[in-house]
Amino acid sequence: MPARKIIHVDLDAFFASVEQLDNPKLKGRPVIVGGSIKERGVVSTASYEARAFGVQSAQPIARARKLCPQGVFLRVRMDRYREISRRVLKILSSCTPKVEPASIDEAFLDITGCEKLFGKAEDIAREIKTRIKKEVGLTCSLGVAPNKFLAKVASGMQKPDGLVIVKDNDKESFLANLPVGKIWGVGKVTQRELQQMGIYTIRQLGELSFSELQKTFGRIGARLYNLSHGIDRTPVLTDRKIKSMSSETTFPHDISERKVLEKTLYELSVKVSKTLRNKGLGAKSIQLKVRFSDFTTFTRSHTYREATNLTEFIWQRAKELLDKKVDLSARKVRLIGLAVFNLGAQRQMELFVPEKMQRLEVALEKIEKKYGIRGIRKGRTL
DNA sequence: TCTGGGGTCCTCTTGCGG
DNA sequence: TCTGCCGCAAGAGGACCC
Repeated sequence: MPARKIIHVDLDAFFASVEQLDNPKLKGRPVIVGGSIKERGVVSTASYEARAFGVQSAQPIARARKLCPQGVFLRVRMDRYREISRRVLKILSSCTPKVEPASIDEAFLDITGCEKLFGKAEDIAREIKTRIKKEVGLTCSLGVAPNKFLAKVASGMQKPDGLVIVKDNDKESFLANLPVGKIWGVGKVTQRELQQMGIYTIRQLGELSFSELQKTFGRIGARLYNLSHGIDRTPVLTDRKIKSMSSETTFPHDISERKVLEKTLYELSVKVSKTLRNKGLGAKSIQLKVRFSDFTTFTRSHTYREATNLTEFIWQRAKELLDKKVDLSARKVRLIGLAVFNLGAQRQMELFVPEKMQRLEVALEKIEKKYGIRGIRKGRTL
């Protein structure tokens, strides 16, 4: 079988770059996108100018502020980023039908067989970079390789505005000196375990036998073995289905009042149910997440026979979990979250639910759209 | 340093029915 | 009727990613 040709496209410092695009005065300045300074938040994305000061993703905003007091701190505008992301995907889809969006700022393209039509893989990659720059105004970094894993690693090698090509014959030498943390699925915990075994680089990992890795890491071991040798057969998936949806919020201060928790849970129910309805989906399972002041986090979930996307039902189910399964007496709550899963297509009207109730939800949504989120509110959110 | 939000996937435990 | 075994599904938690 001939080697595949996969491209990984990664938009550089995406959120911060969009802010600089929308406000040219921010170009060349350290831009930090994330939570509010007053609240407890972390950095989502820092522009390269901010990174020069040591600001990084996932860093507490307060720390970023200390490192870079002259930085421009902005809140996340997810709707705008999604809009730009869609425009980029449109460009990518014109190169090949096999496009897999991996996240809001990343995608894989399978261009195997496209070379006769559009030229060499390298030329296709250059064309993508040029078009994204010209038509959207953003730079991106690309990796071209025989599989997704290598393409992903390659795109991260020369950021920003980079292009790295890995040939099938060079894959092991390309990976050899990289830290094991570069391997998909090797995070802090696995990295620590590997380091305890004296393994720091992918070359060292590749020297272990398949059975040795499988014995130590179970199923992950097989993956570690393959990836450390540059082997990855996962296909580029064009029709990935949404499996869960969630919304969560961290309070500015830890709270103990049940009323506040219930109000927030209701707001989360509104948000999640609206997303479900927009996608024409319903959920059978619901999961409540609570993080206490000492950072211990736990989840409680339940699966029902009937799927729903009605706010009232999701709220009732979530509240039932809060009432029956969470002990709020001992500790204050830092975060509350709501997730739905076991998703499936939902009928326009649900069976066994009073039509009046369903019409009310639709009417409320219309009023909200027309007069804004505060146009009309249910008593319990006041 | 003091830790967001939205996801996926995997593993382990537990409860239930045959 | 009780017990043990097995397989399955649900639930909970954790690791990881961007």
